[in-house]
Amino acid sequence: MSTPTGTRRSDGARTHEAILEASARLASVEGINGLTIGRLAEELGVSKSGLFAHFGSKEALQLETIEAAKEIFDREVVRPALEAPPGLPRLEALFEAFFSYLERGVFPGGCFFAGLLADEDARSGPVHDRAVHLEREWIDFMEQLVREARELGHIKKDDDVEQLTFELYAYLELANYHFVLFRDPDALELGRVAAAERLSRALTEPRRSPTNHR
Amino acid sequence: MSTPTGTRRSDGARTHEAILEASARLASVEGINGLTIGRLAEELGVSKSGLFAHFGSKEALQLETIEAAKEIFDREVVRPALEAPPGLPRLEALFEAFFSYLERGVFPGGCFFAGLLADEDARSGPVHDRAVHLEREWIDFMEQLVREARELGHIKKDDDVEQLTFELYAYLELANYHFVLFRDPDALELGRVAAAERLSRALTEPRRSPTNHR
DNA sequence: CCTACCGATCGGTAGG
DNA sequence: CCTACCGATCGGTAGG
Repeated sequence: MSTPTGTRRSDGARTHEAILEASARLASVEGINGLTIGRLAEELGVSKSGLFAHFGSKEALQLETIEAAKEIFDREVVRPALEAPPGLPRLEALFEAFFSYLERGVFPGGCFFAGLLADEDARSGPVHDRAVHLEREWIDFMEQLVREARELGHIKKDDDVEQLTFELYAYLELANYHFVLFRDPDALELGRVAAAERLSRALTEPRRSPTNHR
Repeated sequence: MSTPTGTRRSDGARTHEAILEASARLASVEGINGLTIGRLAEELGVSKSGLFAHFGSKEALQLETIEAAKEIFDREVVRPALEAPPGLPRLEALFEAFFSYLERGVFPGGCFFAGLLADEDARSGPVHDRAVHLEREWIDFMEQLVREARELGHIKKDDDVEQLTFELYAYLELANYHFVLFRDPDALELGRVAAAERLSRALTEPRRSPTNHR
């Protein structure tokens, strides 16, 4: 009946985290601004003020929700990619982890950060600023993987890293929006094919199945 | 002092339209759901109920705002493209009109429909349904231009039309989000280069400046 | 964590 | 088009 000493997180911390995961799921559908304390409290079956006491302000809830979503994204997309060997395999693992994360509906509203990008792009304030910072980090991360693939001789040096990364990222992003909007896995397939073909065009050596197009 | 007979639209109709244009601009920043009648009334310097009387419900305001935004988009992006000759020139004109529309800040929050896509993708109801329909129409329109370019022998037949269109559209979309988020025209340049290179790769004949990459 | 409440704002209505 | 108002919900507070 006593709390096991092996328990690292207190009940309070676990509750806090559970709230934030629910908040991130809700925000992926309603948007980080459509998120309200009342609606979240209702979803969790707690009182509004009880929930509010965890955060102190709506803005703090929004910012903490973003960090919780980042933890989930890292766990579901970034870390699986980092388990693959550097270079081309890691890049391919990143894309596959991303599409899998969409397919599995980790967030019911699709990629949390695609939603955040669109919700906050034209606004200003701390939430916008955080969105800018995280988007920059994500682009830098992808560019680093592309650069590694290039330095390992997996992909050619005549593609500009920033440009190639932009194009690959664009496929992920549009695949996400269309997958959610149309509720149709075909959108993911378009994204997968686009990324695979763009990468295959950048390879130094053609693959065992050396199709360039289609 | 009398109303000139040459005036096609009544004052009421012009007012209604002016309201909707302000609404579309506001919604491009706040989102179609972040849009409120009170905020819009304040912006226009009219009473909330006076404004409300024009629409009858918030949902009607949202739906009318979307149609008004479509008029603007058609005027700024679609019609300029249709003035170019069919095939490759028209496709290039469409992209340039789109980037120009972003650069000129026609909507202060970037492309109205990119925002609508992300705001409504995970929701349900009449506004979502309208967003689905318009997105489908826009994709079909771009696919038709690609198909024309192909039938006129401007681009190769070994690229799948749906796939090629998806890739081109993806560049426009990510360029928009990054242009607005980072407030940086470099994002537009990445989009322009991506689209130009992707198109040039699909050409049946290489161009006067036959660079494949960079 | 709760009940009970605050002023502000929401979408919407009545009456003119 | 306006003033004046409705109940519901917003973010947030007091007090326990």
